[in-house]
Amino acid sequence: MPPTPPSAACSINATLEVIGDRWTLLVLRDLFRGVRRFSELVDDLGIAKNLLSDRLKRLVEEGIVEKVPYQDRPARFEYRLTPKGADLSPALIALMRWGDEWYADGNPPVVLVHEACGTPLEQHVQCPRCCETVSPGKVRSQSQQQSADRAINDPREER
Amino acid sequence: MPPTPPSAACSINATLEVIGDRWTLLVLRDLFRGVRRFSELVDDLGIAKNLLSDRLKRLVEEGIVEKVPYQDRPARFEYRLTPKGADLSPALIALMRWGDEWYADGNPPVVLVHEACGTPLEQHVQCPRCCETVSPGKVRSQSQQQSADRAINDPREER
DNA sequence: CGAGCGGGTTGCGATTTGCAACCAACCTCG
DNA sequence: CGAGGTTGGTTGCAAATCGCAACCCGCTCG
Repeated sequence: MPPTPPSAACSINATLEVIGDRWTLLVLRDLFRGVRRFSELVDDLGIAKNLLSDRLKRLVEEGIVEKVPYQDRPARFEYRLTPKGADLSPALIALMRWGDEWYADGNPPVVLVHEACGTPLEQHVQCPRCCETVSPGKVRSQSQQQSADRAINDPREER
Repeated sequence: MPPTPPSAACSINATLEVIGDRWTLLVLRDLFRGVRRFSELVDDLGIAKNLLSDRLKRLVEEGIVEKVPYQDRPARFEYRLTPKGADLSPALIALMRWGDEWYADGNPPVVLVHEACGTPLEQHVQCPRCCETVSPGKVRSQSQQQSADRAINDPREER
């Protein structure tokens, strides 16, 4: 751990402390997709078993994933997202959409659709008061402790 | 690089390939907050200068960040998000909200508000056809290549 | 009984970090 | 003019982390 990084008072930092590495995020993605067993994860991700073991252990400790037995004799387990883990879906969806937008040439490899009607989904930031979608340029970050308010996207360079 | 990880055909993978490490995400967070200069980033993040140098170089190569001179004599630069970089904001917002939800005891350290009215923002997944917010359990992931469709949150264990 | 499978742990060399030291332009002050 | 400061890096090296292969354990199947 760094010896107290200055801007640690941010939830992004707290979040990345927990899930902020390559493999952890990919493990979570696979758990979302329904891949649940140790060996399935190893096969699908190509991750080394010791690393997967570490990551899962950490995720279980953090309450993001739970290890549930699906048979005994021999005792076998699968890993499932807890509500806390499932609550990461917006973040994963956002990362995926960004990749679709900028790295999928042509059609994205996987799209998320509304189960009821099959329509590809969108993700928006909304103001519950104004009931409208807010573009990134209209978002401000507001510190609760110190008052270091700044527009999240400084519009000086907007064309 | 792993020798072709099996489930690479996913935009999350592509995304993480580019920005999927602890420091890169934190650098981006700071750029969103308006921290733009090399030394500011070093001070704020507590990152080693060589690492910051590498990360910025990679981000510039990827077209996520651009290095713009803000004075010459002495030539000084600042790093700004390109549209591609700014498009990552939903992902960062989602990560931040998760941290707020699960790791901020009491009040979150930083909240995002609508510039026009100061109301804290929310983020939703929406179906453009049904015009309604879609909960994670109602989202399906649909592969474009192979047909390995599965509900993103398998509801078998839902209580 | 021995092979095989799921689910790991252990060991070890290779890579990546983090830190400190150094460097090079340029500016400012005495 | 020269000493020292600031910005924006690069270099070197010890320490942590990763990836791979090997091994282990409980259990089942032939």
